[in-house]
Amino acid sequence: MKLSTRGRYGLRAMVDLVVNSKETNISLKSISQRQGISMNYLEQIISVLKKSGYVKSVRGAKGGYSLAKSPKDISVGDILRALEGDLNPVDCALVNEEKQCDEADCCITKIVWKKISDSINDVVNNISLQDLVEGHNDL
Amino acid sequence: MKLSTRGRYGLRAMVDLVVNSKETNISLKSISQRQGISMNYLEQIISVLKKSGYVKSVRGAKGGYSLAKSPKDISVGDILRALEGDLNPVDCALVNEEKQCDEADCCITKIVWKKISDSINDVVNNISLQDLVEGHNDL
DNA sequence: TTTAAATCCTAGTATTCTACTAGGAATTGA
DNA sequence: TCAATTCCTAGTAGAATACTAGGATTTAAA
Repeated sequence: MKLSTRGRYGLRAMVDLVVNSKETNISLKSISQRQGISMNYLEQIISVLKKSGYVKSVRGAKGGYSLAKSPKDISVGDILRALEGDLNPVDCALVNEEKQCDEADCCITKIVWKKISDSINDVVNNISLQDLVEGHNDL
Repeated sequence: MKLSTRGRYGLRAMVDLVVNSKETNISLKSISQRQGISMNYLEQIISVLKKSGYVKSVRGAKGGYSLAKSPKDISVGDILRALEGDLNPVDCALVNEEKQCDEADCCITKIVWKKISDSINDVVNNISLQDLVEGHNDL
């Protein structure tokens, strides 16, 4: 029940982009140095965030990355779901459906998985990158 | 961000013990057949639950397992934590402390991990085995 | 006393997943 | 032209998962 480094690194990279948003193009090299994350690995992660529409890039010399939206319009949930997949604790196709499923795995215990999933998503959907960077402790 | 089969199978086995609690000793064989889980694997899982004090056993012929406590005194959280370890989304020793940590991983993003952890634990601590079996949909 | 049914215990293992590394191709400002 | 940068894909060591296997011990019942 752990997040992988993808989600953790990805969120840190996004925070880094917010914090350094006075620069226009922020190079992967600088992010990787500040965050202590391998450049090649971070590249794969940020590439997913780009495809998901949270980051934009400029190629070539003096190129780099920047946020594709305002930090208040990107939630932690957006980032984690892009990198980790859905945040459900089990893979039950019907976890969000009313109807019963045949899988022994679901049904009796399904309500538990759904409540966990809902609570996680509720938390991460209600924290924006802006909230994080401004450091509201009363989030 | 998935639970392993240990947590899922373990919870199902515990529910099975509640549902079949009219029997005195419930054999692993019968649980494994009802739940469709390999007996040898289930044995390893139930052994952890026994060591954690949620299940008791009787050896020998006519032996088997039963709950060590009332189903209303065992929460889903007890079971999942016994089998999955803490339910924190990251391994940050200081995630529950007030003070700052040096790890780049924590600190700015720490509040996210703590809120996820708290919300998961809040959900699973407030569902007992009895609640599950009685099927309250308004848990 | 024997036997069968059951828990107890530990070692091994195939497969999958994670967390990278590596390196070349394409783009672009200077 | 060239250096800096993003883009793209393949490979891979190590760890974790999800088991399988099988023997030792205990006990009720024949």
